[in-house]
Amino acid sequence: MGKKVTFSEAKSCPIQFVLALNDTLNVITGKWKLPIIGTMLFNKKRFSEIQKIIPKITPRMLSKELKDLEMNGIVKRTVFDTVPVTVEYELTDSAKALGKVLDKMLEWGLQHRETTLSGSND
Amino acid sequence: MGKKVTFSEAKSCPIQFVLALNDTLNVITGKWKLPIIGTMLFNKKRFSEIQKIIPKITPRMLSKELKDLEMNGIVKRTVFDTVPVTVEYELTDSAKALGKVLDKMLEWGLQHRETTLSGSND
DNA sequence: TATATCGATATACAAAAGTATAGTGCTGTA
DNA sequence: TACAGCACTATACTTTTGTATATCGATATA
Repeated sequence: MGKKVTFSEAKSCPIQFVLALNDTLNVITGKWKLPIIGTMLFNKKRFSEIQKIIPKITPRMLSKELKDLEMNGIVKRTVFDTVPVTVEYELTDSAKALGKVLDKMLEWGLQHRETTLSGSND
Repeated sequence: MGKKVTFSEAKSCPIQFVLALNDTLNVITGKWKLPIIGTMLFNKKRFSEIQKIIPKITPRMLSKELKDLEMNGIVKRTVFDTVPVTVEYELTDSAKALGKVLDKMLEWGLQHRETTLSGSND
């Protein structure tokens, strides 16, 4: 855990940096990942709760994305031995730290809209 | 231009924030956008130069992505009236400011690898 | 008995993103 | 004349991503 590296330095020692950048992209790209993460920002959620919050997502996609996010260390899945089973999803600490990234993305996006996109509405 | 907003606040006033986040995602997602931006980080480049730096990209994709990036205010395209025509691509100021976002993404990615992915190599 | 809830899975399909390969019009050089 | 370089475009295709719709097995409720 150590020295802070910047994007510009990436050119000199790319492989692990490329992988790290890629990891970050993987957990925020796609139509549903951010919406799903958003539902869990302040509380753990159950499958059906997420479905209620994001009505347009199909169970297939929600299931797939949750598995994906779990495999990537973004959500923790806890199964309770009730009948029928109860399953809770919550963000990992690492996922919560994503806020810093999203803040920067938001900041850039707003700046970009102010400066260069002013006029176009897409 | 003004007050700084955080991701957490987005819940209270979402629409424009969602759009801004989306803009940011749009300019960094896809297989080739970051590699292409990378080629122009320190100098303007011509079509064929980018092709040499990223040999695996097809002219179709490079053309498409450059158009896309131009439309989104990330690259500036300058045509010189030579024969045959010379075309130069360079990053806009806004694009250069993306470095801050990428730095955060890199930082998170490295942290995430250190803490939660240690063990898995994908 | 019929229907609803829970957390999903199965199958088939459509749309978006990316690849492969060839060709364009122009000119300068061998 | 033949070929190479420049900045692309055209057509057809494959892969990845997302959608639509139906269903599972267990239980609780009407």
